[in-house]
Amino acid sequence: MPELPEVEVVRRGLAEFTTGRTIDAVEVLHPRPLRRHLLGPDDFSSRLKGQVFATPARRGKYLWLPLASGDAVLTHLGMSGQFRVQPVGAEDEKHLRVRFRFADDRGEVRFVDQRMFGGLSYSEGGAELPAEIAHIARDPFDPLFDDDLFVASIRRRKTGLKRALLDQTLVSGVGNIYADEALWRAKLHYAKATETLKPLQAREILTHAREVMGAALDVGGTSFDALYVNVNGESGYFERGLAVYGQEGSPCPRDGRPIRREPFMNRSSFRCPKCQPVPRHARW
DNA sequence: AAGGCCTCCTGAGAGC
DNA sequence: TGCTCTCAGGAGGCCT
Repeated sequence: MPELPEVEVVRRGLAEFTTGRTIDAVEVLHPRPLRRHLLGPDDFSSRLKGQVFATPARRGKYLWLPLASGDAVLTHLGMSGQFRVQPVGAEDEKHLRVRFRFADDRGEVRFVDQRMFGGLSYSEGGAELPAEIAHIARDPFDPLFDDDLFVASIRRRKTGLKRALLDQTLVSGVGNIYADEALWRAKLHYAKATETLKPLQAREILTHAREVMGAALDVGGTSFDALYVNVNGESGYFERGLAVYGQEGSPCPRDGRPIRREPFMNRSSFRCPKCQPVPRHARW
């Protein structure tokens, strides 16, 4: 499940294989991942033919491949999206959706996506920052991320803490896994009412999010199954570093109490019942 | 207007 | 054995 660290690993991998290369042809094998490109797959392919890739960029979980023309290919991995680098002629992956062929003989780049929550689109003038993601907040690793603004914004919200952390217009890059891990490190419950956060608590959440995502980035991202792999097909291996996510019944690393899994927003939240107790003021 | 719920997708695994 | 059900969840869209 790609969140910021996994997407950054993919960005770095793609940088090595796409930067400076000239696109020869783009083959769209399934229309679904092109749904955000309203002019359709054929238009997507024809616009890209002959263009040259610059260095890939990222904001939160969004990734884009700038082109020398000033436009860009905007992508999101969704739940199961992958970029793979393969020799020309290698067998197609079962869920291969888009293939980029190049003018040189250094192999092709493939977008593979089982569940197709992810996708690609052509962003006119999007090399610097695609207009389509102008609403996405900077992520905590962005040098221009404003900690004070985040603290003020989250304390103005009237919602639960984890809902706020997952809101990509407030802070981007955090998903279900790292939200749970950051909350555990901060010893806070996911339903704590955001308006009751002390400024220091809001600031500490940021620190914990940076630390846990930074640790995951150091080891190449988190993965639980074959759905996430970097561009070479290698899985991340941060799962052993997770304190609560997916750890139902296992002892809390701090106090040994069994980790609980609870339904939250049609998915799951994991917490320690002792060090992350239900707060007095909660918003579920 | 902000907050929150629904939907899109496929396949693995559980249960009967 | 084979069917059905549940779960995984990012984020746009839409309703209140």
